[in-house]
Parts: sequence; C-alpha cells; structure tokens
Amino acid sequence: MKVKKATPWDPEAAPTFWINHASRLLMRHFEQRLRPLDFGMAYLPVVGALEEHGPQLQKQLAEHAHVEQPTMAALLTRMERDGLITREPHPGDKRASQISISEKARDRLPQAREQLAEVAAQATAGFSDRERATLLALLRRVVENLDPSIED
Amino acid sequence: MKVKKATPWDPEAAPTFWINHASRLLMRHFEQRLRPLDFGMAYLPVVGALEEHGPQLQKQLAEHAHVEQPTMAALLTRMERDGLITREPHPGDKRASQISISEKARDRLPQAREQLAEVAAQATAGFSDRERATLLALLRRVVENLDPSIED
DNA sequence: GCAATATAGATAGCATGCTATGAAAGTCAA
DNA sequence: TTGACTTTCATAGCATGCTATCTATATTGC
Repeated sequence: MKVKKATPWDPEAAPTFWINHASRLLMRHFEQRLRPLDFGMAYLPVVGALEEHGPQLQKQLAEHAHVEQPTMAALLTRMERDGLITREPHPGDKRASQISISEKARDRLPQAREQLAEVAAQATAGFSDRERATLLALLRRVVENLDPSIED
Repeated sequence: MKVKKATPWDPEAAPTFWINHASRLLMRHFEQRLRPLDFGMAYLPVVGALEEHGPQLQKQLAEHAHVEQPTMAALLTRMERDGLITREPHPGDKRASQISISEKARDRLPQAREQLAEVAAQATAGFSDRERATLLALLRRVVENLDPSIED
C-alpha cells in the first residue's frame, strides 16, 4: 500500500532551484558592491573584453558575454549612460558601431574585479581548492548540457 | 622578469559566472516548456506551497520562495492574471490577503513538474548520482555562504 | 485610551534577461 | 545592376528580480 504523501515532490531537491537561488544571491552581493563604482555585474565581461581585445562590435560582445543581441544593446545603453563605453560609427560598415572602453572604465576595472573576487571568495568560503574545482567542472557540464551552441 | 600577460584575469575562472550562465539557460528552457501551460518558472514554488499547505499570505509565500515581498506581489499579480491563484480579503486582518490555488493550477501542476524534471534531467545528463548529489551539496553551501538569513 | 511601533501590501523605478519583429546596409548571384 | 539574401542593430513587450518608500492596519507599552 502507498504512503499518502511522504513529501509531495520537493522542487528543492533539484539542483535547478539551487542554481537559480545562488545566482540571485550573487547578483545582489555584486550589485551592492559595484554600485559605488557605477558598475553592474553584467558590465564586467564587456569591459573585460574591450580592455583585452580593443574596440568591438555589439555582436561580438554579445557572443563573448553569452547574451542575446537585444540584451547587449540595452546593456550598452546603460554603460554609455554611466560613461563606461562610447559608441562610434564603424568606418566601413554603416550598420555597425564600434564600442570602445572609456578611461573611467579602464580605471575602475581593477576595483570592480577586486569586488568580484571578494564575492567569489565569500561564495566558496570554506571550500577546499578541490571542491572549488569540482563545482566549476560540474557547472561547466551543466552549461554544456543546456547550451544550444556547442562552442564554449 | 614578468610575463607580459599570461591571461589578464579571467572572469570565467570564477564559479560565479558559471552559476549565472547556468541559471539563465535553465530559465530559457523552462519558460519555453511551461508557456503552453500558462506557467512560469517562478510560479512553481508558489503553487507547490499552496497545494501542500493550503491558502497562505503573500508574506509566507515570499519567504517560502526566497524572494522579496514586492517580487512576490508582482508574481502573484501575473499568476492571478493567468488564472492560477485567487486573492481574497483575509478574515481577521484587513491588511492581508489570502492567496489560494485555483483548479486550473492544481490540474496543471503535475505537468509543470514533469517539465521541470525533464529540464533538470537534461541539465545533469551524463552525471552519476554521486555527481548530482555533489553539485547539490556544493550549491547549498554557496547559498549558505551568501544568504543573509541563516535559516535554510 | 492612545501614541509609538511593527507588520502586510502596494507602488515606483530600475537591472537583467528573453522573444519577436522591423529597418538599414552589405553581399552575391544572375 | 538589381533583386534576394544576410547581417547588424533598434524597438517593443514581457518575466524576474531588487531597493526604496508609502499606506493602512495591527499591536504594544504606558
């Protein structure tokens, strides 16, 4: 005979909700620390890419950050408003814009990264190096399992 | 002497970005599968709590789902629009509302859970039971490290 | 009883993200 | 060259989530 309901299906048993919860907590911590710098969490991959590879197209930045094009467009609008990037007409392709990093962004990038590192450290406080590596590896596999694009 | 730049600080090395990326991918898969049911990913913990514990206050639902009160207010508005819950004046406290699950929601909950399970399975495809458990345990620890409320 | 405080929701404003769609400009084949 | 296709971006509309702040109603301590 069946037990009536031991626990009528626990959504908390799936890693999906924990991934989501962790993501939201990370966002909150980040945004709080980055606000004084006029940075947002989403800005970091963009500023990083621009610093490392020089001016780029919106398309390239979207691919780098793994977000859709309209998401990147809105993100760049906010970053422009915050004085972290500039958009100039692309020479040779009137459809496109060249996105460049500003001095302000270049100056503040190290501090933003410092905040990132601190939050990351807090998130994995009490983890051994091995556990950190394991978490990263498992998450990579989750992403591979879900990402429509095979590239990584 | 220093190497010029081995890799000028890689944000992808931190689990934080992978958690975020995985979370977004999960959302996309979910929303796509739940849309035909008039469900959203965020609805599930709410409908689940209402089914299991009966009518509740907004406050209780927010705590259960680990979201802030205004987030739950907006969520309930959408759920009400989609015919999944009803809000009635609370007898005995004129400030509060009683949130109740609708028949439609009760009917569709199993199907929504089925979709959830399938996405979860896809996310951890190729994982051993042990790896699944490890991922869950590490994520729990991340959440504990970041959650201001000690409870869990 | 009543003023001070606490609690339940509502609202405004914003950040991130998505899909769907349109417009402009480049490319290429006939 | 020119019509069809591709590519790059913009816009609209929406879901989730947050903080800050306001209102209305309870509760509590004198």
